[in-house]
Amino acid sequence: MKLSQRGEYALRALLVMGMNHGPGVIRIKDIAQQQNIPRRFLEQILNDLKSAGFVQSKRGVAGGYRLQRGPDEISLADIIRHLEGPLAPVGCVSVNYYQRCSCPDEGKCAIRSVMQEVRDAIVGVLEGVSVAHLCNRVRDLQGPLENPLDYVI
Amino acid sequence: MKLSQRGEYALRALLVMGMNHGPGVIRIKDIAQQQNIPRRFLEQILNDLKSAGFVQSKRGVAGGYRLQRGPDEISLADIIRHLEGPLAPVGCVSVNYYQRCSCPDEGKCAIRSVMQEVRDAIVGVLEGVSVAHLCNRVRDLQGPLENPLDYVI
DNA sequence: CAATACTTGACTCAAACAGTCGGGATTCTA
DNA sequence: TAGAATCCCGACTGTTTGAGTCAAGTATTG
Repeated sequence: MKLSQRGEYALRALLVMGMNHGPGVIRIKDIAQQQNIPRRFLEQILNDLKSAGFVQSKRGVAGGYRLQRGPDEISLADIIRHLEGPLAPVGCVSVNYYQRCSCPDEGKCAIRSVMQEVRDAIVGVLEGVSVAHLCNRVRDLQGPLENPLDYVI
Repeated sequence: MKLSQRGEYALRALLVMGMNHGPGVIRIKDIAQQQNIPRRFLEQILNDLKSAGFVQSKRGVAGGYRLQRGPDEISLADIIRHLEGPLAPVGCVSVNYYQRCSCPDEGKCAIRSVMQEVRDAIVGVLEGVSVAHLCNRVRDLQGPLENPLDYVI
């Protein structure tokens, strides 16, 4: 699994929304400025996250984005799977994006068996971390601040 | 970490050499045929593995390749690092290919701390598996065969 | 209505991937 | 010592992916 720039931006944006989770929305512009993400590019990304059901949007003057589900209901595994495709290093051990490889018998392929372990290791970490967990880590790492927007992500 | 076609071919080739490890060499052509790898492409790959010190070659009529070190001295982590670059999902948690990212304080970055765990999980598996281990897995998975060349990889 | 924000689709530019190819250098064997 | 087998090396090509950019459109609010 390799996290692209796009993927990193997405995580950062979701984390900002997680830290400010509530009934209100946050503008793209603010996220972009705070996180130093090209605005146009971020638009594209959030749009994608929207059609995938991770966030919802409100148009018009007081518009913006917010998480669709609660921060504790979104795992990093889900997010990254959507953004980057398979978490597994090779298609033939991917559960969600399985692709048969050329070896004659997958059950007897030693390379595959190692890659299986790698996949399980990656998934093990990423399934266990939600956006809410991430937010907690931010707070743990940075101590409590007055303004939630001051959290560095 | 994502394994490219090139990387998979390399692992398969090394595994063939591991299974047939001894004083003699194996021809590119044989590996290519047995493993269904485009010969010219494999040449390129083995050349690369040679200059990286994983294999050695012999030219001329009875020429070919063999592992330079013992199969137990080559870990998958080393091989993949050479072929694919960082094992870590992001540069800022890579030990061997570290690259600073744009966040203001790495020590306080929650995303980074998760990616750190992912990296450790991946490296943990891959550092622990050598070519020799892979060979043992092949034998375990397939039972003992008469002709070592019959092992499916 | 005007200003503000999100929406959509197309577009560019560079790098990475997966090979392919031609010819050169060595080594063995007859 | 010629010739066949084998590795060696650099250049080339076509496709895909990544990272943005841009223009014009639609909805919302004051």
